[in-house]
Amino acid sequence: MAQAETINGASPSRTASREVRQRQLIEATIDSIAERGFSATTLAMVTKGAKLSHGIVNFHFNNKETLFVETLGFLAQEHYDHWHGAMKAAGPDPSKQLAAIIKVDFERTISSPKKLAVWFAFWGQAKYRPAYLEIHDHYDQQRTSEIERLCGLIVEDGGYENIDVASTARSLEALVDGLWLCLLLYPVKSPRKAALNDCFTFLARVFPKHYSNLSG
Amino acid sequence: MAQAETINGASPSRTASREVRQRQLIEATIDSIAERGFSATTLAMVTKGAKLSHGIVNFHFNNKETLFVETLGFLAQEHYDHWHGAMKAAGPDPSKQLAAIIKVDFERTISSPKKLAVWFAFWGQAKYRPAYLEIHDHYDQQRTSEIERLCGLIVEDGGYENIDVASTARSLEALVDGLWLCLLLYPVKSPRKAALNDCFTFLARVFPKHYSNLSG
Amino acid sequence: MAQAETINGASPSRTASREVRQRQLIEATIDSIAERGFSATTLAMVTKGAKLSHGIVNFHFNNKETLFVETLGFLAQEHYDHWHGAMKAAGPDPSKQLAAIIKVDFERTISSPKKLAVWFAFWGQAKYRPAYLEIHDHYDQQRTSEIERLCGLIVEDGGYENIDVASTARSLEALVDGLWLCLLLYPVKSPRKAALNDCFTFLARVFPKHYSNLSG
Amino acid sequence: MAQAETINGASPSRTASREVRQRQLIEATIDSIAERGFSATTLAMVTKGAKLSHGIVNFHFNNKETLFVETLGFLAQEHYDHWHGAMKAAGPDPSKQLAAIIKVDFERTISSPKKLAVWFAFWGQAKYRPAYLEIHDHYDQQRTSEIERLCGLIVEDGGYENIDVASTARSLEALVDGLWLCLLLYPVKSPRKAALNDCFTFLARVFPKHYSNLSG
DNA sequence: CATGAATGAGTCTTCATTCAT
DNA sequence: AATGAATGAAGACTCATTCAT
Repeated sequence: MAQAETINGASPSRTASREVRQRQLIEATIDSIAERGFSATTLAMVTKGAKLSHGIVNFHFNNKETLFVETLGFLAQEHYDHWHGAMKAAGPDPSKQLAAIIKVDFERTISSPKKLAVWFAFWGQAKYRPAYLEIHDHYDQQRTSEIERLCGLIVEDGGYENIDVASTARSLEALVDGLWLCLLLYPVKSPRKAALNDCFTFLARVFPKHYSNLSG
Repeated sequence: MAQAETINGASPSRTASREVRQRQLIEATIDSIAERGFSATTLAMVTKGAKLSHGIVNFHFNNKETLFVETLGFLAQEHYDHWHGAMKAAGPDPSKQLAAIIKVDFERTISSPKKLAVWFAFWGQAKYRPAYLEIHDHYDQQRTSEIERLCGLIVEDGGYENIDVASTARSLEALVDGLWLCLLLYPVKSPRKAALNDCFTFLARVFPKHYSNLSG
Repeated sequence: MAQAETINGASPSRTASREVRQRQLIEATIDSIAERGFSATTLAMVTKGAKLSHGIVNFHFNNKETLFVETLGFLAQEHYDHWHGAMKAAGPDPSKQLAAIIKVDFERTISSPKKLAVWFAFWGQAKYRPAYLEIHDHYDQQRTSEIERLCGLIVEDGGYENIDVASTARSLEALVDGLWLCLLLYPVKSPRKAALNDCFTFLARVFPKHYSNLSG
Repeated sequence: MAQAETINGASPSRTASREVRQRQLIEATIDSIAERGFSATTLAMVTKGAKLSHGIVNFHFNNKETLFVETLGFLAQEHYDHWHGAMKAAGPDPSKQLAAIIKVDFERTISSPKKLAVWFAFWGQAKYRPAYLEIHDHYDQQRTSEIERLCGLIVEDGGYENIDVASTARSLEALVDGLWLCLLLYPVKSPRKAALNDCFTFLARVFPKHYSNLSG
């Protein structure tokens, strides 16, 4: 059963598992938001993009709003999986772990124009949709506390003085978000690499003993 | 302008000048976007908010779209007026001018929850509406080049080495934008003052001779 | 203005008064329910019947349900106006007043196949729509108490014994409703005249001194 | 019938005979119509109520429409079985037979709020669905002719004069139907017993020699 | 200038029916 | 005999835009 769906070129089975269909629809939603924007995304376009029928959204998700919520959840989970995985894979050094987290933010998969468009679409709506805010908060809190923890360890390790860890973590995250906005609005002028570099320059200024060799 | 309306004895609310009506509608648009979000803002709500009749939008602006464009233009112009004015008023010292520009970004008028909501609403749409992008670019370029210019002067003045002016300017602006996002999403947890402080901490790290006395 | 609307054959003015439009839509609703039934009545058919545009229902009534409620209200009011008017016009004699009320129920205007269809359509739905029930109750109570009052006067006048006024009133009304069902289901076999005659036969049995000359 | 299912050891709930399934679905239909009304009854709710799968309706009945027709048929047959059985069981006296028929109409099983709701739901639709009308007519004719026959016998037996048998039968049935409407719309105020009593009062007025001892 | 009734294209949603398993 | 995923037609409702007054 699950096999049939993954065979390339084979006409997908009429009755796929719920998960496969849901994933299909979520990806079509991301594509549509990226292509047309949030408010211009209609269920008709989503289902057309997924090459599925009209009524299927109500079948798998109850309504448009739920589809959107699940889409944001998917995106947030994906982001979490990436940065958390990268952190784990970075070895024991806190400074390397922090670097790994930031690096992920400017990987092609995470901050592609498509994904960025969807992130800002959701942020533009978050104030009016508690559900979006809740999802965002849930993932953001984990990330912030992890970054703060690492900053704390780095401060300890380097014996840095006069460093407000919370403020530093917030600035770092704000810098990333602001650079994402840059990437969104000027995809040509501002490449991901330069943005990443800006982040390391920032880190090098705050934690010179740990990061100075990395910045340009 | 405002004079003309009262000259001929007509009650100003009945036959107000085009500009007054337009301004009234733009402000109602900002209110509505802030209250309901971009996609939930209908012309009916805007005109109701402005206590004007239904069809008047098509009279003063041709389209809903035009109304939105003019609203963004109004917002961008207001921002420009503020930071540019503050810069001019800051005296000849480039570091003080730069400080003044950044300060404005966290003033109540400029980064109120209402205004932030509208800014991010537009940014969430910008990718799909060339008109929005164009307006944003127009104002952003002026600002960026001004900030770069000031950074250059500060570098020169302080004899700083190894400073990429363009990158620094971009980082500074990204930091501001990222902090705005913070203010938007967590209006309670993240006060404007703390955000401003983060910016000065940033500046103090880049230009210690000029800003170190300001940061906590 | 109001003139234009009543001139036969003249194309109705594009902007009619709210009342005229509402009445137009209510009548089209009655026609549609009578023609297709309650559940098959769509707003599209109603507006088509009224030769108006699609969206006008939402403009004058807020939604389909409100249109239905107002339609039932119109019907109930019309019925009330007729029987109440007939009662008033029947002079001082209670037995004649009661006769007049019953007579109205089998007039062409009140119990036409069309109207009957609508009445039973609403009764078939009443259990699930509190609004329908409320309207029905409001008008029915007035009618029942009036009939009871008249029965009481007739009993007094005729010196009838062993008559439960409330039960008699209820039976009389039930008889009318049951005959209406007959008229609905067998419009050919059971003419309105015969039904009315049955009612007077009933009255003649209960109040022989007052009604025996009327029944066959 | 019920025997066959348990003979071969198969669990009856898995492979129940067609009849059992159909009955299950019909009863779920009655429940749903009673609970939600005719137009709000969907196949999904019916099958959910019957704790069966979605697609089963099209398996056992071809259509939603067929299911409804069979449901009405079931109801009408049930009614027939009851009044006909009661009549047979009432002995040879026509007046007692007639009394038995009427009594059945106000038994809990026959005129429960649930059943009444379904009856009026169908009557509300009958005009537009020939199939409903046909079923109704089929059973109603039998009942009417039986009632007329009995009235005729009673008239003969009592030597009543000036009695139009057809009209009397129609009035009696109309009275029952009208009282059912009362029971439907005011289930609290109008108990079944009072309604039945009204019918006997009616009979006592028409056939005093036969029924006067029964009425209050 | 301004009003607000009217239009009609477009969207979400529901749901009977089909069909692979 | 039964399941439940999928379809697609149809309906209610929204709302930008038009236009008579």
